[in-house]
Amino acid sequence: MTEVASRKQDRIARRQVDKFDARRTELAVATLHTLAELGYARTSLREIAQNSEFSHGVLHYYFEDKRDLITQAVRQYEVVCVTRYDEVVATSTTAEQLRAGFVAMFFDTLGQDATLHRLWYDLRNQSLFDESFRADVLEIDGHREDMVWRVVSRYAELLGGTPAASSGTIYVTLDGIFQRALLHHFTGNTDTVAQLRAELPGVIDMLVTKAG
Amino acid sequence: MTEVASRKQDRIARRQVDKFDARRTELAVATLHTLAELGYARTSLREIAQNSEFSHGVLHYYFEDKRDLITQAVRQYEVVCVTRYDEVVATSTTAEQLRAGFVAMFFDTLGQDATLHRLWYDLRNQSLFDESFRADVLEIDGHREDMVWRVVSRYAELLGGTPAASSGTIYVTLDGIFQRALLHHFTGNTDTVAQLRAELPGVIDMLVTKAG
DNA sequence: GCTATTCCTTGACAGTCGTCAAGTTTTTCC
DNA sequence: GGAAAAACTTGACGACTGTCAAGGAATAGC
Repeated sequence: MTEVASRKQDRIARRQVDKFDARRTELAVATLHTLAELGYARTSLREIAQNSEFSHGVLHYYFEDKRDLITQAVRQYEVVCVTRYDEVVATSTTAEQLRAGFVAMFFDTLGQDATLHRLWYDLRNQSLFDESFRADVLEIDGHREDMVWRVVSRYAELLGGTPAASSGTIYVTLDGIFQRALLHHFTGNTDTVAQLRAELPGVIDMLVTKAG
Repeated sequence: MTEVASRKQDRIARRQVDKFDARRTELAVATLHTLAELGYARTSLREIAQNSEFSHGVLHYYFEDKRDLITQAVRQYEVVCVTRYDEVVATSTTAEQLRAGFVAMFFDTLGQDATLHRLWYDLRNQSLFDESFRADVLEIDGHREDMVWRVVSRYAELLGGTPAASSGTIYVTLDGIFQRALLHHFTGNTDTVAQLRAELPGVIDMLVTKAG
């Protein structure tokens, strides 16, 4: 094979792979939205296909099996969700501004992406029963923890203090508040959500030790 | 009908009802253990029946449908799990003793009843997708919050201080730590669990304001 | 424009699910 | 002990599941 022919074939192969991967992520996104709507327990391949523009058979052309498909969907979730607060951190110049921006974003995404968030918790729990999800879940959970840590440590820095607990403790606290707010959000208990919002700044302050 | 005959019939009816309810709870307990083993998504009525001494048809004799059965199983969970720390609270005479007793019990039940706990989180999440679970979940969650509050408020009292956050915030913090410990417990990451255990006393102290 | 490859649809498979009716076994009552 | 009621088993139903093979439609390469 000539060098030119070889290069051409590589280019073709690469384009095909790109196309293949593009369709894979497209279907993974459709899967993600179906899962977010129905939950892991009730999501079937035919339902996923109906939320895409393809038929159900195509899923086995692009994915090995259901587990493979859902795993890819979970990884899609990560892409969307793990840099959410970085802009607030980057643009805030005062502690008060950062805290307010975080709280606003926190409850914004709670309402905006509620179904996606409940899916995350669903899958994280699923990993307690199904080992094959665990590695991905732990990785995403770690990234979420890092994301929260970037906010709180920066807040402490702006305040001239230090975080009052470990990264893990701070993460589970804020994540716990988010979970609870999500539950009451779906219940339609808007005043409870509002109360959690009002309390959040105080909780953040509890999590950092001010300079003195 | 004579008064005697009436009373007799009442007694019979009551005995029958008691027997009926006894079998119902017996089957609900079997359901609970099956759910704890397989998770909500993978639990079928036939599997539940196989974990009891009856055939699958009997479930429709005692329960209206699957939802009714699982609801009863969830209520069984509550009976088991919501007074766990009360003895520690009652018998502790010093803050240090209470805190140590709580931490010990916390990680005891984490290992002992791990499958039951993962089921609780599974069902709580399920209620984000299925409205019919939500009322029971909220009730149980409230009782768990109360249980934690009894511990922390008593701890603050023994310490001569006051809780540093609302009942809800304190609950989600400790519950979040529990969830995370559970995840790492099932992953077999024993050193992470040990680290969470080592940090827990400090977190509890963070949640109360000492007298000064 | 023809061929070969890729992409996608259709329909079927074996299995499982919740539900329920019919029938059998056990218990209750006189 | 025999009749009535309760408790339980069995087997079947329609619907749904993940998977996959066969074939049609679209595209790429010459």
